[in-house]
Amino acid sequence: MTMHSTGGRRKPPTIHDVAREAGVSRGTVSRVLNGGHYVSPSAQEAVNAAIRRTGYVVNRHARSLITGRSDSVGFLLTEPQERFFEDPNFNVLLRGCTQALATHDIPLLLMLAGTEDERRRITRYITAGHVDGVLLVSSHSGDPVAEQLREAGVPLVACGKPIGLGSKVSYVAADDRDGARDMVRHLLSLGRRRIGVVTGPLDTPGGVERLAGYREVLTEGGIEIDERLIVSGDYSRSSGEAGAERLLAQVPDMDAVFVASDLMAQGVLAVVQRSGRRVPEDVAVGGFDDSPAATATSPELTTIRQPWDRISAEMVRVLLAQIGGEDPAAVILPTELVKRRST
Amino acid sequence: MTMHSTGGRRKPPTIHDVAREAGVSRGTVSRVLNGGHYVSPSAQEAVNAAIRRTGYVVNRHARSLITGRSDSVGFLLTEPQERFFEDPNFNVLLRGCTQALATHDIPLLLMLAGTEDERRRITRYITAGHVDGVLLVSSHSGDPVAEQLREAGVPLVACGKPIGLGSKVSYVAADDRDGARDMVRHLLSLGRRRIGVVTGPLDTPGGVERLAGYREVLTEGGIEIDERLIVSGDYSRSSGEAGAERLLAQVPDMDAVFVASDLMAQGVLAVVQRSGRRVPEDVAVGGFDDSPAATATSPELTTIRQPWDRISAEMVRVLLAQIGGEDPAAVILPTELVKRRST
DNA sequence: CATGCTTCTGTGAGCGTTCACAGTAGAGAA
DNA sequence: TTCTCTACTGTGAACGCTCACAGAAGCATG
Repeated sequence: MTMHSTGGRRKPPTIHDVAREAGVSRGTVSRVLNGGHYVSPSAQEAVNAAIRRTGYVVNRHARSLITGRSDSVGFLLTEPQERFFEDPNFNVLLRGCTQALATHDIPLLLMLAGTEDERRRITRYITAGHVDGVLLVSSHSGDPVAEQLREAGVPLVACGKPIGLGSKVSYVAADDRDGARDMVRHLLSLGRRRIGVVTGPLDTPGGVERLAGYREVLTEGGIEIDERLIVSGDYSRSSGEAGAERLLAQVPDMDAVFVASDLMAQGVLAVVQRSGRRVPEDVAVGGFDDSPAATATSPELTTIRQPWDRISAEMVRVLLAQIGGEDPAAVILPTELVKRRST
Repeated sequence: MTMHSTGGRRKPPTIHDVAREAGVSRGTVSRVLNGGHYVSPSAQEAVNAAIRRTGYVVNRHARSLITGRSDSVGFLLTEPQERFFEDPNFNVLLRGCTQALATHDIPLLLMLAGTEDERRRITRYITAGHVDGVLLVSSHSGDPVAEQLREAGVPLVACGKPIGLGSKVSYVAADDRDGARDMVRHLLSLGRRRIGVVTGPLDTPGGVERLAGYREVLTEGGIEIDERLIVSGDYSRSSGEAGAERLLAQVPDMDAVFVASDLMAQGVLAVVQRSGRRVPEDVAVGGFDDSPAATATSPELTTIRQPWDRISAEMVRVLLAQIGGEDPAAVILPTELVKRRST
């Protein structure tokens, strides 16, 4: 038994120490460290034993210096901080990505670009090559960051389809239109006919697609679209409240509403209930996301589940593939209707 | 005008290129990069111009290899993922820390230790020296991570006082007891006399202190403590609901309740209102944190503001000082009563 | 004029890896 | 035997930076 860690901060063992301890050369140790091809089983074993005995861990800086990779990726969120504070979806995504990256031993650098200044600083940091790639979360259009990074040749995967970049940028998204269709069909199946909608921001593909799904299903069901039943929000809770107020004012006998995010649905729920209407008896409310917010309401929210765990896993997979030299790819994942008490 | 960034990924300029361009030596460039002491103004200027012309950015790996520092810090959260998903305080803290670190050009590595496995992996990563220090968020006691890191000599700053480590570990915290006192005094000043409390977890200093403040003020006010008015929670929303149910069952004519976190207060609010009682007329509800959750309720929550921006700034400051060789320090920051509609 | 001090500059070494290359040993084929 | 091929191993040379050191230049002091 050798001491692995002594309290004091002494010089950590290097690959050289391991090589000496194992009675082999640096090269062999390095080969074991990187997959173990072209290494005899006996050497393999000796090296592993020596690593265990010495408590050796690779010096990532030395490795990066020569490989040119940093073996780290950035998680870039270009949203105002209020959005980051109120929407737990970001947390879910963040958690999923760190987890997926951990299996590859890749640390995640958190980059929050709330202001213009930060955006610049972070862009500079990324294009300087300090990370191998970027997981981008930015719902809004006209966001120049994606374009800048793409031009700089930085591997990039967006969460949700970015606008205006065509097929040049990888992205992973849920099937927004299909999810919306499921929800509206569900509301129809409950006998509701005056179904309102609070859309997401209409300068984002997600917002547009979810609205399209709503229109399609109503039309297919032979129901005429009433434009007074359509209001738009920005995914925030307060915009849900505002939307619900307008809907109730314009169509007091609305009997259901499809809300394009759970957070907005929280706001809708509050306003509807405050108006004296019962949910779901008088007005059924359906959300979108299945975020942690969906079960924090009363009644709990019927919603469309976005498969966050798969989304984050795919984002990481696609990003690593791209870092490895593969072409950009688009991944669309199916959603699922989750029935709870609000419908 | 020279091209700074060409689309393709070509070899980035090194310190050598800058030196040649500026007509000086590597050493001089390096000195300019690191504070510019012992450099003549003319050389200074030439180097800066050359840096601008070549678009040079330092290779952090090469630097780290020789300095032994990584110039990055970890943000370690050892909470179950449900807590991370539902409590926006983490987001606020995260944002504050990235921001404070950005001014020092230090990236933040996000480390979420939800499971035992992750905890081990992350501890290994940290003790391997891959980060210079750690910002630790872990409310719960018996958390072995802090102790392990301290033993390994890793610079560490906790958010909130860690238990069982005495003065060995730096921490930054709000003045919990004083905040609790303010709130209970406020409730008394409204004429409330049957004031309940939903505490935080009593194996954390925060939980204990806030309860102590409650007891002190009531005693000072000559009000006998009724143990049926004291229930404990774990900061989660659902524990707030459970707490409120128990309180209302035990003391139906309770006229106010001090809740040790805004999230729990959300739960309390929901249960109290569902029971047919009006807030604040029948029952006044006071929270703690002034988290984004506090303004998402109806009525909005009177609460005790924790100065999150200062807390995160101080955490970073203390951590960097400690990395710089200073001794551990404890910082206690004042809180503030924020009056809203719930009282 | 020598001496010391301060301010500034260049140079070589080395941080801990990986990578390319050269080389060895052993097995099988000619 | 001799040659080729495969499986494996060791070695020197980078990677781009900082640091310690040595030395130069300028200026005041003895």
